[in-house]
Amino acid sequence: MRSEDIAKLAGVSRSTVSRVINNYSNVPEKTREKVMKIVEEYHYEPNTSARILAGKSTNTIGLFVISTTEKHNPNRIYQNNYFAPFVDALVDTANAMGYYVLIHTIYSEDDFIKVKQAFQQKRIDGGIIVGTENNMAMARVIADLEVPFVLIDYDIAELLENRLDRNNLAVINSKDYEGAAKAVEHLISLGHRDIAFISGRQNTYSGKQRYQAYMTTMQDHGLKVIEKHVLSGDFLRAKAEQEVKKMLLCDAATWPSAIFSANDEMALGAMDACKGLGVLIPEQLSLIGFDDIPVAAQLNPNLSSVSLPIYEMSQKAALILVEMCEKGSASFSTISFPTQLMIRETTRELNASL
Amino acid sequence: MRSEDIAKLAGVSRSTVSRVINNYSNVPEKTREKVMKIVEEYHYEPNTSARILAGKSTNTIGLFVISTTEKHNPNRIYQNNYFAPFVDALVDTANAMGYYVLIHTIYSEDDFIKVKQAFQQKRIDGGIIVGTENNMAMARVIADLEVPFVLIDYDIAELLENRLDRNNLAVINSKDYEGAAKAVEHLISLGHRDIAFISGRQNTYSGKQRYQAYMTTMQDHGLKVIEKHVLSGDFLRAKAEQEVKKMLLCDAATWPSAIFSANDEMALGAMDACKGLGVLIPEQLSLIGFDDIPVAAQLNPNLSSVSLPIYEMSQKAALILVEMCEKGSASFSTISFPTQLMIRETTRELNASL
DNA sequence: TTGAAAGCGCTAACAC
DNA sequence: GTGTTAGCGCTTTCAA
Repeated sequence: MRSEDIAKLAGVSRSTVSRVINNYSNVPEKTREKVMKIVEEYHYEPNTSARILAGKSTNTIGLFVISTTEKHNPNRIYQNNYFAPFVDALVDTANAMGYYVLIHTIYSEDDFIKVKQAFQQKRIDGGIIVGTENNMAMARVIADLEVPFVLIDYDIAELLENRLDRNNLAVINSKDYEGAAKAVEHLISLGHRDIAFISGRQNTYSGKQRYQAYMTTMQDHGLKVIEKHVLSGDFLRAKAEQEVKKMLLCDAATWPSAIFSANDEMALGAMDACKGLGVLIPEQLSLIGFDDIPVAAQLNPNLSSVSLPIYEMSQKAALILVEMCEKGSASFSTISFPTQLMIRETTRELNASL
Repeated sequence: MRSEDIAKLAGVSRSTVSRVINNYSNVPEKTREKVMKIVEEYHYEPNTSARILAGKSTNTIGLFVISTTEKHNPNRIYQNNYFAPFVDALVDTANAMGYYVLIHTIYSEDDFIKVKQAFQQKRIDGGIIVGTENNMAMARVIADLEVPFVLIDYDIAELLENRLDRNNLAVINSKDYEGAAKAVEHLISLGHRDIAFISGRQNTYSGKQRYQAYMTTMQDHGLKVIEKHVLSGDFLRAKAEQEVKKMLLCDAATWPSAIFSANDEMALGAMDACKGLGVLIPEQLSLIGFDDIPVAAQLNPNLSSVSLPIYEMSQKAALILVEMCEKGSASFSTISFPTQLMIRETTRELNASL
């Protein structure tokens, strides 16, 4: 069924059918009804390719999940607790606005060409980049495309430095610095002074922010950061377990009284290490993570953490993107979502009576 | 940059460019190189819409997530432990074969038209349905489309009954019956005779299979199913907690010695109920779930469960679908993946000395 | 208010 | 081997 068939059946021309389909104002109600009746009767659906070729938009947005380090990880990005709710809200919000979502995973710099291709092939109107790297080279490629794009978890300052505050670009972040500072301050308020830190990957924006927040907050409160208590992690469980174990194998007198882990995954690793060595949480060691993954509230003891409004962030990403696609609102914008401290059972007052 | 521009620069015609792009055999190596040089130099990408309009396939598959009951659930499908790894493997596998994935959520029967539209609008070559309902009406609509489609977790017998074993259709299941039987038999082998069951939604294939497996296995072993010990659940945590609590509020002498829960989510609810009433697992009550969600192995005590090869199922779905799209291999096929019993800490021998 | 006709960029049958 | 040309189905100027 083509528009021409509909036209014939309705006794009008293809142009009129097109006008009706596209809700043009200059077609009388009577003609519109006549055409719509046939359209509905035959369940006519215009051919998307033909429409796009004739200059219409695709009504499709691309979601590109950058995951250059995780291809061979057991801890795949789709299974991680950031991506699942993210895609949920994104697809939902986009669908509700009449948009389709094209999803693609990027595992290497070479794969990155897929983003460009999706545009050049006219498959999508705009795109969203969510991933773990704060990669300025990629951002530049995106910016040079000069199409609507939303960047998630990118360093705004660095973007500005590189003059990438281009139109059609939006950045959506969470306030990781603030969240991490709250976590450290929570520990300090409980009387902890020797607080260890398990860092995340430093090539990510959130990894850096959480690290800096830890360092600065400690300093601001006049607390000494003990070099051996700053453990180098990679956001994954296994390495964190090793590092914590190594630290706890030293003389117990040198142990920190609390650990702030840059994410929950690594906090689980810390718990593994403690369990293995018979160290009690929170009796001997307080522990707080970041991300507030669903497991956090289900563990025994429940893990204290900092939660991120991922769902809202993703929803906002879809909204902003569609707006940019439709209105061509050509301004650079950024938005940073607040975090929330979730105090549970793994953090307690230093030397609390048992 | 259009094919015509490339043609001019390379000193050939548009047809030749097209032949090179589409890897036709009847173009000499020399010409091919000449054209490719220009193509690469200018990063030329053919316009997808034009190609599709001219009769090429879209190289895109649709993933439709049916979720008619879960729109307002806190336990959204994208966050559930079935969907996340499913989309992971699917996108990965499809991308690796050069396919894009268009994703759409269907929240109601009305939304279902989106599946049809995606095809009629020529957005996708084939589709995959994953969801929670074993809905024959939907299956019929799909079958009538006569395009490549993969159905996940559908009742093959019912499909056959309805003569929906059409070409271009494939069904991918897990052996839920077998898995559930293994779970019940495991409890029986531990000496349990009064085994309670928390059922899942009966409008799902897996819900039904797990229920039937429980009933039949009990019967096969000459064990009596006590009506009050067959709890009616909905696959969600809250209701399961209520039901288990209600059961445990009766005289302790009437308690079952073990519970088989149709999924882990509800097993968590059962654990909540026990915790609330001070009932010890596994000392007083053995418990086994289904799905082997990641949390299962992280709880204290670790939850025994039955694991499903979701990743492999999804991978297979992508492979079969692409094969159907490309080869037009027009046969009805089904494949059922085996399950695996994961014995952990929540199941123990009846009256084991403590 | 409506229709005719010229594209949009590509593929493929046909002719050379 | 390679070029010419006629579509694919739609939108949108332009004219009437």
